[in-house]
Amino acid sequence: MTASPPELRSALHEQFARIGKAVASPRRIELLELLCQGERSVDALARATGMTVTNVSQHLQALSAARLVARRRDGTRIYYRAADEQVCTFVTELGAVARTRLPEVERLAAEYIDGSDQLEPLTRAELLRRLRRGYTIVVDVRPTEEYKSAHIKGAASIPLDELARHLHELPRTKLIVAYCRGPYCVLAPQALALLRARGFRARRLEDGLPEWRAAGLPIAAGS
Amino acid sequence: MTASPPELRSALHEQFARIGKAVASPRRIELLELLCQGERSVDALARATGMTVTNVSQHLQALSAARLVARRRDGTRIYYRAADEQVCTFVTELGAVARTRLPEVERLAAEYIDGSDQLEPLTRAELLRRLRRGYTIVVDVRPTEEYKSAHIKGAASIPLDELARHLHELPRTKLIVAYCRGPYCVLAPQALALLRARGFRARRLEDGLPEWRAAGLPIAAGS
DNA sequence: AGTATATTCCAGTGGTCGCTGGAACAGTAG
DNA sequence: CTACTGTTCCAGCGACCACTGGAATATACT
Repeated sequence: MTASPPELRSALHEQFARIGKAVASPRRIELLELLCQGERSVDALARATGMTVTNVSQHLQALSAARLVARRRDGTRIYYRAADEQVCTFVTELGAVARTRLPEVERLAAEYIDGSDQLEPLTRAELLRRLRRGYTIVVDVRPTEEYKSAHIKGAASIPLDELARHLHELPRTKLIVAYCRGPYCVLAPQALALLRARGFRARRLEDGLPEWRAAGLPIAAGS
Repeated sequence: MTASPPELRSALHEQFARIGKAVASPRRIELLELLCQGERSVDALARATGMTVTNVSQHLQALSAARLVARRRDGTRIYYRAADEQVCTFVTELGAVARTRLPEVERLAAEYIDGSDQLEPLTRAELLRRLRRGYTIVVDVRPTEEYKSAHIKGAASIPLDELARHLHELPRTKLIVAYCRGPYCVLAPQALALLRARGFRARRLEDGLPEWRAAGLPIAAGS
């Protein structure tokens, strides 16, 4: 007699699912985690995640529709932040559930941490062999100027600080070999960290460009 | 230079989103809530939610793929249950976020709770319907002896003078239905006053045990 | 064996989502 | 005013998702 309310009840779950849908995308989860660390502008988020600005903006609209984020305007840019502390505990809780329920999460974490054999640099001879066979691309992560003056023949120029933006151009099927100035240059290792975190297969070339040139191997110049 | 610190990012977020996708559907949230109250067979879930069996089965597959539910076979039917306690706290956390972030949830919930005036007693038919759906627990507030001799099947025994001590065992998400001896028994109204004062959702069952028994509805005895 | 019940598997279809590129819209600086 | 930057809006597309009906599978009952 009284409205036992299937429509009301499902209406509630409909609302719950709005929150669920908001965290149904890896990109949005990534954004939320960043926003839980502090407010950021749209393009700062784009740079940090390697997504296009348009895409970030759209995801932020989605998060905003679920009221999970708030925003503040400052001049021409708009800063987003997590709506409150509870949404941050919620996403960490989400991660915790994933950790305990999905065995591959632990596996991925472990793999990333002690992938020491993968951290072993590739020798120049090995790289040449792989290049002849294909399935391997070489990336120069030094600043553009250095690339222009000289680089390994066939290498692409993706400076470290632009790497995040160009991830979508990189193939997941091939091995990515990064190099920079020499054995003590930190650019390449940092690039590897980023690439591996995103699930790419990446190795470092032993030493750097000077040693490559010294070995008499093919180089090129210009852009 | 945004060279992100060597922390796991996107590969993991892909996994996190598996959990998110699982709770991106109102139907699946509804199923999870039911499964957190105890294991149920597929068609029991279908009956409780009004969905087709096929559809329920498919949603259960989805939840199973995210490892959020576990299953057990007994003869021809298969009983599903929440995988562990953590997933249940997760879905209630989801509801809590929805509650604080989405204003319409409060509005809906209010409608749902006292849609038919909170003080109005619940009819027996209505109680039966709600019990089939879950989301409702029945409490017998008479002295223990009377409970032992006969009580509504499935009811918990919490005598009025012990109610205050057992408040922490009662769920705030479910509707609590109290009953005692009959329409003029004062135990149940007093219990309601206490429960409501503490923020529980509580209603009274119309009349009392004798009328329930007279209607031929299921009762039990013992402790 | 045959029948019945509970569950899952398998297309097919309409709808929604994610991403992109291009255009529109602030707000600021010159 | 114009030029510029940061952000959002919009159309379009490919991919994925939810639900359905019908068939296949598994177990129990007689």
